[in-house]
Amino acid sequence: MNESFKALADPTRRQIIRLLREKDRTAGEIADYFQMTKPSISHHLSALKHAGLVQDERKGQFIVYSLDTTVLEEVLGWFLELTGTGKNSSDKED
Amino acid sequence: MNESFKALADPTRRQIIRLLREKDRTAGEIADYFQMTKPSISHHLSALKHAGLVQDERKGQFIVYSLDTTVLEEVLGWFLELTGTGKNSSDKED
DNA sequence: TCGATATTTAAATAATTATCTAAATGTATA
DNA sequence: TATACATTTAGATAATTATTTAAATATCGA
Repeated sequence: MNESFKALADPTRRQIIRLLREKDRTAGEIADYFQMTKPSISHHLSALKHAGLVQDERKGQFIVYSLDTTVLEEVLGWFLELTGTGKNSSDKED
Repeated sequence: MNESFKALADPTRRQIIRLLREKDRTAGEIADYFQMTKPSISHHLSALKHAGLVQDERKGQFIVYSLDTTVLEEVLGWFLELTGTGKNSSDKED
């Protein structure tokens, strides 16, 4: 889960997540939303993927990225537990 | 909110939050849970305070830290919005 | 007021992360 | 198969962050 928290600590990466929440997009489409170079965005996508927050799939020439909400929901659980909103507050790791 | 995400990206700081969730503690008590030097913990506490996640209050010789769940709930809202669990999904900043 | 205790601040260094340009890889198509 | 397009990987550098030791600040109690 540490990787997820670290991945979420960057505003560019959080924006990418929000973009992918709307719909799947190619690396190039994602890069167009930012003023950064494509390699930099590629690096951010790699961090998100490594954290398990997104998935990628090659489609011909393109690579399509999509959101994986599984880990996101784990992180959500961390907060719910903490804020007392959650059902169960038993101790977990991290 | 960026400061909050950055503050939460460190495992030591997340552990401090969990410790403060149980009860208020002095800087020294908190430091005792870690193998780091006190100045390092003081630095982490400063980051958490700067992010609005904790509050501190001097009590005589000691400084007592406590959790401020307000910002934590804002971050929680970010996740709820994203995972679709939340009531309203209108666009917000960040 | 002096000495002990609690904590932070300062200054230095090490480690990590972000970003860029240039080069490499993979795919499509003329 | 040569060329163009989409994307990543490599290598370099700059910026940020974490950590330490040493010094400073604040409070307590004799």
